[in-house]
Amino acid sequence: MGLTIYDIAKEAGVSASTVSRVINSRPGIKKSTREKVEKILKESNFSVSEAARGLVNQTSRMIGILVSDIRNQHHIEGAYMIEQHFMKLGYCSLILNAGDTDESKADYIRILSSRRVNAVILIGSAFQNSAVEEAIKDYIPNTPVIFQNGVFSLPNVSSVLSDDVAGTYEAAAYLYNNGHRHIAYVNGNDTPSNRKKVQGYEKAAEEFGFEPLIKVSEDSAEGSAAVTETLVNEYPEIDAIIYAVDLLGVGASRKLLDLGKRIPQDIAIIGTDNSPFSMLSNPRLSTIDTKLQDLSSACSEILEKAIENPTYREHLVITPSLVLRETT
Amino acid sequence: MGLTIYDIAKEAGVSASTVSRVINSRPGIKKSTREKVEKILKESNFSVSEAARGLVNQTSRMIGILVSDIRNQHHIEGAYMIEQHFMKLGYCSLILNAGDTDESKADYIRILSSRRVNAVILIGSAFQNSAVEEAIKDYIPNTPVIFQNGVFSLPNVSSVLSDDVAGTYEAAAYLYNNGHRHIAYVNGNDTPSNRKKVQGYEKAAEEFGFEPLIKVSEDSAEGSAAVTETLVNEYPEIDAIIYAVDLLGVGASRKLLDLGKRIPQDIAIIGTDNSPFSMLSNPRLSTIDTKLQDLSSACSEILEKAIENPTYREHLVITPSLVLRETT
DNA sequence: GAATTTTTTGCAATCGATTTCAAAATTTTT
DNA sequence: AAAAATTTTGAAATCGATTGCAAAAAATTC
Repeated sequence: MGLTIYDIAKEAGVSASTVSRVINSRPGIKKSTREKVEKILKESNFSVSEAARGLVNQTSRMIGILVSDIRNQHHIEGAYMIEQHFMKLGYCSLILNAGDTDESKADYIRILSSRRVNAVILIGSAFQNSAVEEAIKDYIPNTPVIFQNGVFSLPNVSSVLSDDVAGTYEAAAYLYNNGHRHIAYVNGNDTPSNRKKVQGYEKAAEEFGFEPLIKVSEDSAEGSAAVTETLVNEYPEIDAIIYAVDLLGVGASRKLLDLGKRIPQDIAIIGTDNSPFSMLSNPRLSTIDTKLQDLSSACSEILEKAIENPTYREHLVITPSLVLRETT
Repeated sequence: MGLTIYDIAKEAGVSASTVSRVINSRPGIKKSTREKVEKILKESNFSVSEAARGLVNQTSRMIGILVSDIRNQHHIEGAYMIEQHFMKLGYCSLILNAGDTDESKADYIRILSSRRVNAVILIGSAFQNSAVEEAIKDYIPNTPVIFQNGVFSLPNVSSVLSDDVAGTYEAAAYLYNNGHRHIAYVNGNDTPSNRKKVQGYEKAAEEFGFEPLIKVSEDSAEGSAAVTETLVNEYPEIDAIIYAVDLLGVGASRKLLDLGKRIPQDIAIIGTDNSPFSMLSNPRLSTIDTKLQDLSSACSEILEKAIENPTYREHLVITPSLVLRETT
C-alpha cells in the first residue's frame, strides 16, 4: 500500500526519474529498462498519486458538475453525458448536488475551486443568482464554466439553454388554434426557468386574448393532482391545462380521469420536458420537448473546446418543439 | 489566480506556516495576526489547494461512487444519499458511471485508487465479477468498500443487499395463493441480481408445482411490450406475469390493455423495485419493494463507521416486501 | 531590570510525483 | 583505439500545502 515511484525505482535499480518516464511513456528510455520497470510496476500493483501528479502539472484532470437536483432525471442525464464524454478524455467527474440556498450553492463553487477542477458545469436554472455569479467571478474567474439552462455575463461562462418562453408560448398557441379558449397554467417550483415559462404563457394569453389563469403546485404528482382538482372544480369551463413539468401533467391526468373527465375531449393536457416517463404514462402525455438531450451534448462539445482553448465561449439557445401524443 | 499561502504570507508579512495555521484554525496564533491574515485571505479570494493538502495529509477527502448505470433511478438515488451524507462531513464525491465490460469496471477501481479516495461504494450487482474483485484486492486492499447489491469475500468489503430470491419467491407465492396457476416471468438484462430473482421464481414454481415459463426482454418499456405480446399470444393460458424491473411491468401493462386484456382480472402483473413511476403508472403497478431507500441509508452509515474505524465491516441483507396496487 | 516562563512565530523537511540540465553510457565515425 | 555524436540516466529543484522543532517575542516572576 502507498507505494511511491521511489519504491519502484529502488526495486528496479533505477532512479525515480526513469520510473516517471516509463509511467508517462516518455521517449529516450532504453527498451530493456523500460520493460524491467514496467514489469515491476505491474507486479507491485502500483498506481500513481494523481494528487502529486496534479500538483506538479497544475491540473486536477477533474470536471466539476454542479447539479441543482441530481435525482431529477434531466439533470442526471446531462451529468451522465458529460461524465462519459470526459472520462474518455481521462477526466474524472466531481458530481455535487447543490444545496438549497443561493449562498450554499456559491459554497460549492468554492469547493470546486479548492479542488482545482479543469472546468465546471452548472446544471439547472437554480444557479441563476448573484451569489453564484460572485463566487465564479471571485474564485474561478479563469476556469471554463458552462451553464446549462441559465446565463451569466462573465467572460468565462458559456451557456446552453432552451427557450422556455417560446416553448410554453407555442404550446398555448397550439391549444388556442385548436379551439381551446380556457387554457390554464400550473407552475412548479419558483425557478428562473419556470418564471420564463409563465412569461410565455402570459404572452400567448395576451396575444390571443384569453384570460390567463395560473396556479402553483409543489413538484410531485400528488401535489399536482390536488391543485388540478381544485382548479377544475373552481373553473369548470377550463378545457386545457399546461404544466411546467411532465410529472405534474402525469399526476393531473390521472386525477382528471378519476374525476370522470375525458382526455383530451374534455380537457387537453400538455406537460414540459419530454421526460422518459411522459411516453410511458397512460394516456401518453403530450409535452413541450425542451431538447435536453441536445442541450447536454452541446454542453460536452462546448466544454471540450473551452478546455483546449481557454478563451472559447459560446451561447446557444435551443428552441423547444411540441410533441403531440394522446392528451391533446 | 493560483495564489499560494506564500503569496498570502508575503502580503501579511508573516511566514507560510502562520498562514497555514490560520487557515486550519490551529491554536497558538496571536489574535491580531490571525485577524490580519484572515482579512487578506478573504480579500484575495484565496482557496487552498486540496491536492497539495491531500499530499501531506495522505488523504483526498473524496469518496468514490461507482455506479453501473447512473441513469437508473435507483442507482442515482443511492449515489445521492451518499453524496449528501459525506458532503456534510467535508468529502467530495467522485461519481463514475462504470463501463460495459467486467474489465472496464475493474479499470475504474484503478482510477479510484490513483485518486486515493477514502472509501468506495459500488452500486449495482453488475460489479459482481472476478475482474472487479481482483482489482479491489490488488489496488485498494485497505480502502473501505461497500457493495450495494452484491458481495465479495474480501476483508475490506462490506455489503448491503436485498434478498432477491426471497422477493420474487414471495411475489410468485402471493399470486399462486390467490388462484393464479399460470405464472410467467419476464427477466431483464443478465445481471447477478436478476439471476437471483429467477431463482426465486423457479423455487416457487417447484414448490407450488406450476410450470415455470421465463422470457427475457431488453430493458425498455417497448422491449417488454413486444415480449409480453408474444408471450400471451403463444401461451393464452397465462394469468399472471412477474417482471424483473418495474419499467418492464409498466411497458407490459400498457400493451396488455391495448390487446384487450383486463388487468388484473385476466392477467395480474407484478414489477420489481417499487420505482417512483410504478406508482404513477396507470393502472398503478403492484411491485416487489426491494427497499432501496433503506439500502442506501444503511450504506451511508456503514461507510461512515468504516472510515472512522478501518476494520469495521458489516453484511446486511434486507428482505423485500410486496406492495399491492392495482395490477393484482 | 534581570531572569524565567509562556506565547508566537519561522525554518526546513516532507508528501509523491515531474522535469531540466548535466553526467554517464553507448554508439558511430574517424 | 581515440574522438565525436548520440542515447540513456540521475541529481536536484519544483508544485503548494503541513508540521516538528528551535528561536524570537512577550508576559511573568523575582
